[in-house]
Amino acid sequence: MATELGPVSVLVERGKAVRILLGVYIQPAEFIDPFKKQLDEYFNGSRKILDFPVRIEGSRFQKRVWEIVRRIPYGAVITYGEIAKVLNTSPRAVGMALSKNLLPIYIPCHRVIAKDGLGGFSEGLAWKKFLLKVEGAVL
DNA sequence: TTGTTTTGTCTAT
DNA sequence: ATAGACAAAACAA
Repeated sequence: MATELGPVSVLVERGKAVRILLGVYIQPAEFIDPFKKQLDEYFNGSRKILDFPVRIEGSRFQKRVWEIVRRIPYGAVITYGEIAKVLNTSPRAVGMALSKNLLPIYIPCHRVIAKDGLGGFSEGLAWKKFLLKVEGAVL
């Protein structure tokens, strides 16, 4: 599938998504099919929650951060500092964990922004803006 | 507004 | 063990 910012691909292992790539097309296309429909719906605004099997690997800290991010409602945003406060850690560490997220959109790290600004995004800030726009988030 | 300091985690020596 | 990087925040001036 493609967006205004380019193609989106899903890397799959044993039926589970292990990585979502923004702006990259991976062959063969049939690997994408089980996930294509949900992502298409997400991009046209008719789907708010991605629900397919995934395999997530990371340190205990990373998983705790990602778990919190998973619970951020569609269209809502919170700051790195707010997550840090919940986990009793630093905003810097939260950003570090998010930068290692291999499943953007499924783990909606685009909903985490800086106190005054957008913060960063692994696949480029244009994607972060695009995803927030799709969700109609108010900043 | 701008610099400077503080901060926790990860990666690579 | 240790040093440097990093998608941030708080503070001083």
